[in-house]
Amino acid sequence: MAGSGNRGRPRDAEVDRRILNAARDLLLSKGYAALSIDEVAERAGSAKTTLYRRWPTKDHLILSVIAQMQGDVSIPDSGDLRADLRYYLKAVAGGLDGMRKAGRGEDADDRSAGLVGELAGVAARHRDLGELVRSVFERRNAVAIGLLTSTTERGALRADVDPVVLLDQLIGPIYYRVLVTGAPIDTDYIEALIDGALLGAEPRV
Amino acid sequence: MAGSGNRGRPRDAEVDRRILNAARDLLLSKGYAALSIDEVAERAGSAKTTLYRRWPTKDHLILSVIAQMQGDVSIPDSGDLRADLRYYLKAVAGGLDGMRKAGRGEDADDRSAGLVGELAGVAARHRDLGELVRSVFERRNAVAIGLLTSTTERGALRADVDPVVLLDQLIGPIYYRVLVTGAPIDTDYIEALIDGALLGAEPRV
DNA sequence: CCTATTTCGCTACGATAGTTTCGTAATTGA
DNA sequence: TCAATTACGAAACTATCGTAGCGAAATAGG
Repeated sequence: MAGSGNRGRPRDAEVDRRILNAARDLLLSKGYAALSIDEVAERAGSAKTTLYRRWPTKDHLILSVIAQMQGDVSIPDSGDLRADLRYYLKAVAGGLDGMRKAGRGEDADDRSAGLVGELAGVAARHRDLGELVRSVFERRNAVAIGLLTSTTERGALRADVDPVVLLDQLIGPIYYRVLVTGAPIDTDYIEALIDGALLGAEPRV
Repeated sequence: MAGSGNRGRPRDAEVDRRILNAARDLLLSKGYAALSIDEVAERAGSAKTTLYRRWPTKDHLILSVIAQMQGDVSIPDSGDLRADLRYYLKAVAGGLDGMRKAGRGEDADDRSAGLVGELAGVAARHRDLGELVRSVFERRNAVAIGLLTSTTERGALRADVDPVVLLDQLIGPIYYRVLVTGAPIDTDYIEALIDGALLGAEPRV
């Protein structure tokens, strides 16, 4: 009703793109703390004002970038649960590892939590951003949980095993290593995780 | 050799105590981001310089406080693995939950990662602090791994199960919930974690 | 074509907070 | 007592987030 909401000069979508790209580049090369809004604006060739018209705070901008980086991980449903999980966990680990390596120039293989850790900090500071982070990861995991549930219904997993807990025991250790211990996450580790989680979950023959 | 290291005006140990106490109080009531060095100094009745002579940066001070808060978790070795694990996991979860509730005034039961998340951020920003955080948690877990190893040697756990992976699947989900999903961690959950991890790890009868 | 409306870039500003400089006080060894 | 050395406190410095005020540009509607 009333006022047409679309009057005046429209926003330039190209500007959004430039800002997000600039922020992403700086985020990957310097990390969160060392990234300044001024620098982002300069690199994007726009004014800080333009930036603040879109995102209310630095944290919001950064989270926007990260959400874009994380994207969606599709998960196959081939019937081979182990293979599907292997694929999914590798995708998750790969995404986190990319963020772990970012944020500190060339020393890529250190054990720093890098961006992931800073993201945890961001989420801890703003309630709304924490919600957003959670929604991203929950949406992602929902697919995996669906897979586990249907596998259970097929009888390939014991009915008394909670799919949520099962997935936690697959995903949790990956985040734990990235965020806390810094231990490496390789193919063998993922295999061991799957074994450990499924051995007790599969019906005894 | 040479210069006696103890010349000049000695540091006032009382000042250290006052600073740490002030920082702890503020940290618990306002969280990391909202805590300012000025405020810490004022509350401690000292100058900021005095503070910076002891800790090179705000992050270092904060981590010092947190390390002091975390303390050590002793783990019993009663022979009943499940009971011992239950005790240990509850202690870990309790410690994290205390930190999760801290740092945001009265709204204690939200799903924010609170201090734990900020701790992850701190560890991500400074290489040396990351090392320190890791050493704290590794020292802690070493006892638990020892327990699992001796249990394996006793034959109560299958020999082909890696104690490190097993512990990751017990501890990881707890950190994951605190830091990422914000899901609650109650007694039932801990029980489910233990079941999920041990069911496949115990020898088939 | 004209006006209202909104965005854009620019410059400057206020505010907050981490970090450093500098002069002074306390302490030890000779 | 004197010199060297270290700790201390006050104030200054600096960086950065976020805002405000401007004129110009772009668009929709009449």
